[in-house]
Amino acid sequence: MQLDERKKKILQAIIRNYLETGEPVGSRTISKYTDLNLSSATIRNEMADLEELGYIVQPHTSAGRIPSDQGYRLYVDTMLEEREKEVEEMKGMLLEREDKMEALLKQVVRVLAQSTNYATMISAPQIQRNKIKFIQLSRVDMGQILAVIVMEGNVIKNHVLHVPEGLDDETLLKLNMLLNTHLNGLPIEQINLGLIAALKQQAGIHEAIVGEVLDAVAEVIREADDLEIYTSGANNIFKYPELSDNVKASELIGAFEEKQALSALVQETLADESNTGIQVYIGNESPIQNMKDCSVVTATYELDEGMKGTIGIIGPKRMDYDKVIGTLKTLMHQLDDLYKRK
Amino acid sequence: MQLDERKKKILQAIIRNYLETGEPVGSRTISKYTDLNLSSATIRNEMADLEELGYIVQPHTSAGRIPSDQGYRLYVDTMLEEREKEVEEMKGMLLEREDKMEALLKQVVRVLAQSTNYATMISAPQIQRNKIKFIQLSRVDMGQILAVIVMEGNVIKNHVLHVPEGLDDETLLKLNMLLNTHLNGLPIEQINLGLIAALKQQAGIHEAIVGEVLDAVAEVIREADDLEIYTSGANNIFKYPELSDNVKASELIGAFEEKQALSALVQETLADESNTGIQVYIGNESPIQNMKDCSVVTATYELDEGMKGTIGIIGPKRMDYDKVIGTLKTLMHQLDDLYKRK
DNA sequence: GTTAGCACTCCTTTTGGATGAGTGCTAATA
DNA sequence: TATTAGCACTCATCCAAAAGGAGTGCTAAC
Repeated sequence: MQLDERKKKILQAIIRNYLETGEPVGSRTISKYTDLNLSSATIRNEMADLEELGYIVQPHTSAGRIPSDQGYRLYVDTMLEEREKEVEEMKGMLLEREDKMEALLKQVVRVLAQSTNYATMISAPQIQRNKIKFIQLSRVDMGQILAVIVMEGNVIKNHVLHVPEGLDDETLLKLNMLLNTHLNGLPIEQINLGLIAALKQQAGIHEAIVGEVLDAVAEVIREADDLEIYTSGANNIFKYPELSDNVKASELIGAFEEKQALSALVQETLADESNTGIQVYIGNESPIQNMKDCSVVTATYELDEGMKGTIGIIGPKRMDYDKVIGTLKTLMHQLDDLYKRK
Repeated sequence: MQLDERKKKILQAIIRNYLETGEPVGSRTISKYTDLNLSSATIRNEMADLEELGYIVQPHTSAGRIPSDQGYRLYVDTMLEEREKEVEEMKGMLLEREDKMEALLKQVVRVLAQSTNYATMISAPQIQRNKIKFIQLSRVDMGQILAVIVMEGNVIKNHVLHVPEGLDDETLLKLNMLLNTHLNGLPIEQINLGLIAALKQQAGIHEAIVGEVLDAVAEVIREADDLEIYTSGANNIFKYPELSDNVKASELIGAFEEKQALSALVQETLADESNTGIQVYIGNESPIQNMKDCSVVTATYELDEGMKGTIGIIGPKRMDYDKVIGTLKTLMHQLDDLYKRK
């Protein structure tokens, strides 16, 4: 037995209906609300087939059917026609371009949550920071100097050093020269023990300062790993009864608050270099165990300079995939525009 | 009628018992588990009085009694003996001093949530930033220069300026001189239109750069207003049935995610310059409407340099006030120690 | 191949009684 | 006068049984 056109249509009708109501859908409903002109009995036969094929399941005997993960998958993969509906209000809200990246991301994720009624997340773009552009030491006051480290991609790190013994301007200048002549433009892999030792030796009694600056550099690299994630609309899950029993809600909220858990999602999404940049994880497909009762739709966005980040929408399996994917696509375009205009 | 010693004891017993069980407590329970040696009938009479006085309420006829907000209030105000139990595990976890403020705060709030089983929040200390310490412009590459602004309290702001036409070293030096001679040590209130105009005039064709730098200064001030807040353990509320019905949970989670809502709490706490630095808001006393079914315990912490922030613990009204307040006190001491050692 | 009809399943809701915790009141007691 | 025992009463909770209803599978007829 295989999936003919009529079965597909029926499956699609079942899923559509279930997306709306969240209730198991029975044969009579399908018979009435499709243009197939088939009796409920025929639908029942077909539904039995669809169940055997694994696309739908019965929560219990004498209940209607609901889509299985496999059913959703087929729906998402093959039945989704393009949808380019403009998301006008979002356009409006994003229009005034925020200057700061953080504020922009927070705004995006909040608008997205509001307009979809699902929980949303966004990861800050991961920025290349493999080379040191330059380092500058400046006096803040007696006993304190400020080290500014600029990495590739204009990632900037400030670090205040305490110099109990004080430091005259000439020495400061010399240290600046020393650091910059050796480190400017240097990929961080090339900062090895030998180089560090050499620098420290040349710094003489101020080797501690050199050490601290290098530590700060190391920290920039470390920070690149644990990426910033913003979330919004976590409490939207309460709008879907199938997600809001105590146990599930607690797990989901926990995952959202402990943002580190979400990074698995980001990794997974960035790793997969597929087609449209939009991926759909249904139920157990999700990289995050706590979301096994949800569906997760992710998209990769890319600002200029090769900065990539991930947007995620988390909702019930009966998510309105059509709308979510449409919204994400529109959003991608707008982010593009926003940054092109910079 | 007034609150005599025996009534107080009975009230205390009722509250203690309710804190443990979360169930309404009846006269027989009190009669059995106190050393008053009174029959349940007598207790009933007393309870009727206590109810009339407003310290306890009956969820419905023929149910036991639970403390009213007023009852909790009395309990917290007068019955709480000091408790200095060491919170050993917290000490251990905080011991390795984190260098970065943000990481420290996140760790504190997480440990607190874990050890209390309530939801917790912490606000980053508000730092004095009224004077400019110094400003430095450095070349990043052709067409880009970096402005570093250091404010009082070592608050540092980086800002990258795009200079399409390029800029030679000499001009850069001159601009640096110009900015620093006029702005170093200047309280921001004194940066007025006249000064700005004068600076711009002296900068000549580079007045745009001066303008941008001043904008960046303005932004530092603005940032001081919307304070950073970290939260943890929001999903702990699911441990208390009286808070975890859909509506309440959703509201609470929302407040926690939309951290801006929590700032009301911070303002309120910092404003009140009372005794111990620890405040307890019960039910409707809370500054945040969404928390009207909770109790909120806040504490003000103060690191050196007059940096103040707020810690908050949000739980059910039947919170273990004793333990929470003890824990907060211990934590205050530890934060103190941690920063003294710096 | 499609459909009408029917028996059957099983979830959900309703109902009503039993249970029990707890109260308020009254009368007896110390 | 304060305390207590006793009793009628209330009301949430539990349980089982019944009713209702949505939906199915199967069979026989078209």
